[in-house]
Amino acid sequence: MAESRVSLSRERVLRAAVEIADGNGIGALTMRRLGEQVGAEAMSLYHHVANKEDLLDGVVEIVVREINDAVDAIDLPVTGADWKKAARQRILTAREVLLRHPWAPGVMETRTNPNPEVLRYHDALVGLLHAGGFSYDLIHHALHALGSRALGFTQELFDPGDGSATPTQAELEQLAGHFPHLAGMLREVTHDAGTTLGWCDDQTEFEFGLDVILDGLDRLRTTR
Amino acid sequence: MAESRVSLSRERVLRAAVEIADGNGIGALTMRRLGEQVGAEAMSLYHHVANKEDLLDGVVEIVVREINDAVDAIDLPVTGADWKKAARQRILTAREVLLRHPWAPGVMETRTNPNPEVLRYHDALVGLLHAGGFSYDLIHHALHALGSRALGFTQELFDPGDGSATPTQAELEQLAGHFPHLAGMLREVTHDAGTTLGWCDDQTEFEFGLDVILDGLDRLRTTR
DNA sequence: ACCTGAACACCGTTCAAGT
DNA sequence: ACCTGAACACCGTTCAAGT
Repeated sequence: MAESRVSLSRERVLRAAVEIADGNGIGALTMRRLGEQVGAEAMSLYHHVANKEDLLDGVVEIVVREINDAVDAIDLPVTGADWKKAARQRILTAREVLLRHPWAPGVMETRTNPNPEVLRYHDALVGLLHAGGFSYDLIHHALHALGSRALGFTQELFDPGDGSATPTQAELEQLAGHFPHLAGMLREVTHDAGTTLGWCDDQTEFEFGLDVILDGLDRLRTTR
Repeated sequence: MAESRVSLSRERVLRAAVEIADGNGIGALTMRRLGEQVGAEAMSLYHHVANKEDLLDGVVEIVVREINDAVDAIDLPVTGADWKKAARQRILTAREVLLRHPWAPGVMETRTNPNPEVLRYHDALVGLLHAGGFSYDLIHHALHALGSRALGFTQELFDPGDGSATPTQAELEQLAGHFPHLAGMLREVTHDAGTTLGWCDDQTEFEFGLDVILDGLDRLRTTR
């Protein structure tokens, strides 16, 4: 749906790009398709965006601004031990926003330029950890340890079944021939989970990994 | 350098693709350029590879096979508490291999098909953890908590300076206006590190994050 | 069975020309 | 200043034709 009345602007171009990615996936985000979306020729976009790389930088900026807005709204004063609850809440809120833009993590990982909204997000997180009693040195390590988890996502490269899809007995036996340990794990874990719900819930696993790291950091906080 | 004597095979095509990516970056890996590398037309490649996606799957397979070979060579019997040392060694060995193929992590994250070599890697890791006293249920969570770290890499999306590049005083002051906490952290961390060496070493940070997770898992191992 | 040349349908991007 | 149409240099991929 082209909105041709309003004149173009960087902001309007970027928002249209996010709409396309949300609706049709990141693969649908081409300069020609984006021109169509804003009711202009593809070439007109270059007056508001340097090139496609710049477009993708801007698109990430829009999404992380949405995260920052959501996270700012829930903020509480932090002192001492409650740092963990506050950090956890921020990160899970970031994750909620990203679930509305499932293509965004993939794009974020291709960016190399520092993004002001990403900096803003981490700046607040550093402030929170410092108020919570962390040394700057430990905070620096903590940011690396969290990595993309700080912003609410992890890129899974090992997807043993789709979570919802419980493997059949036949599939398990075929797997067991080549990968006995994996098959053993799957047999037990899928059995415990029952068959109605998926045996592998992304949200649960994200929170598990996050808590392992946050607990570990909390322990280091009090010992160094 | 085209080697036109030997006839084409999937293996030879994939190895040539890895060579191109190693030498000129993943951006240089096009079907036409790959054809050139093996001394054939681009279209001949389609007899050995279904399409570019399949090519990339195969390229990842080659790299992870290299990891598996390196990891198999160093393996030790594992019982009880020494699981951590063994897992750590495997993962850091995987990382060493990936440092020779810096483009590989980015490609791995775009793959959606299960890769037999990735399965083999995780199968051995599951076996190691199980021998170390982990329940299959905890192992399943552990794999998710580790994510790509299990294979020796993390995708950093927050690169506050290049590690080697210590920010200047002027840069710090400009940053402080918008991001006071980040600037405070940088000021202290870069000062402590001195100016000769980089203040932010990828290997050190990788090991820090890895140890936080492994230590956390070890604690859970003994309590559930 | 394996390889090829020409062609097709897409990209991002340039450039000179319009208003 | 902003926008456009035509064109360029690339992609991955198809297809009919060669051996």
